[in-house]
Amino acid sequence: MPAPDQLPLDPIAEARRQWAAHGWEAAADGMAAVTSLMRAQQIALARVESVLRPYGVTFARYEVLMLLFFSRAGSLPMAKIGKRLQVHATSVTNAVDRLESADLVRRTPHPTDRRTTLVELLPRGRELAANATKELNDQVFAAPGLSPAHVTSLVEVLAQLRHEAGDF
Amino acid sequence: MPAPDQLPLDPIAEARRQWAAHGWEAAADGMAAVTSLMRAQQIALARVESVLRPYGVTFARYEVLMLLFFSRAGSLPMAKIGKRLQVHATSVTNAVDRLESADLVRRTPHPTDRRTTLVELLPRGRELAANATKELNDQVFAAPGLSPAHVTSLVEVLAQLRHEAGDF
DNA sequence: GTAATATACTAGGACGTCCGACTATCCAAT
DNA sequence: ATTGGATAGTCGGACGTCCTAGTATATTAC
Repeated sequence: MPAPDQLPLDPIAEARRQWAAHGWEAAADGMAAVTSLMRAQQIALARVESVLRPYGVTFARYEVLMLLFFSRAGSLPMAKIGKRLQVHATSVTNAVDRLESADLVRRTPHPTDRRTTLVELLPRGRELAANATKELNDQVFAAPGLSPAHVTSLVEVLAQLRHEAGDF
Repeated sequence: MPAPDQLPLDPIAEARRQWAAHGWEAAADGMAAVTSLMRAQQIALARVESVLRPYGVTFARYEVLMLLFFSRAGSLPMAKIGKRLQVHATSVTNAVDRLESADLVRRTPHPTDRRTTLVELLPRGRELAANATKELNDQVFAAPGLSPAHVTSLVEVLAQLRHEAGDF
């Protein structure tokens, strides 16, 4: 008669315990925070991507679409997209390449600055953005697996972290 | 006389505003939470990796080393590493390949189960783990850019999220 | 006006993650 | 005992991220 499967302990709480046991109490909470961030991001990303998969886009590309969706002119320079999304320029090149292949956006020359490439949202991209957002809102964002108070607290704490890091 | 550079707004607060403006209030906070998680993870990872870079390991490989460091026997099966770190088996294969190339660990056959490969921490790996941890503790974990109360609150909220997701 | 610097974008490569497919081995049910 | 299903590990591929380097164009300084 085998014992019932032992419930796995929280691996992060376990690591925190090890940190303390080795005399690293001063760093244990910080370690737990960083490790939790890594894991929580993986979980959230997986949820989002599973909703987006049928639309043929990833979260990175979806973010580009939404930025264009919200823009007055329906187009933005590559560089501005990178700054807003806070990713490297080459990541924008990558995302726009794939969006362009899927006929969701297209590249246009900037009228006055020939260094700049504008990314323009095409009708199919706009439609996809609207539909995917509806589904993301329903299935993920409106029910993120946390109480509303915890969601707010999370956003505030992370805003402070981002601010400390010079994000804004 | 040009105006001083406009301080960039928090891009996530800006997105949240757009969400509300489009009638998606019910999802705005969840969207902000998910997006904040993505960005905060990037920030934390970059900090950690910049400390680890001189040691020639990444955070993923460092996590494997620490798991072995804490283990009684100094060795663990590949599968157990994957479960504890909550990553795909192929990610473990990848990390162990590189750690093995650097002579920090080595693969050993399991004495009784021939399916299983044990990963054994070598002296160089143990030393690296100890040194890197000292530096990570000082430079990142003990000063994560948040007040102690916020760190604790962050860990608790993310623990709930992870628990909801079935992590433990 | 010309030279130095800054900005915009792309190419190629490294890395970690996941997934699907595949082999080897163990275990359990018949 | 054999067969069917679970488990362990690896391989190849897709994707996003970053970094370095390189080209083209603007802007600034002299």
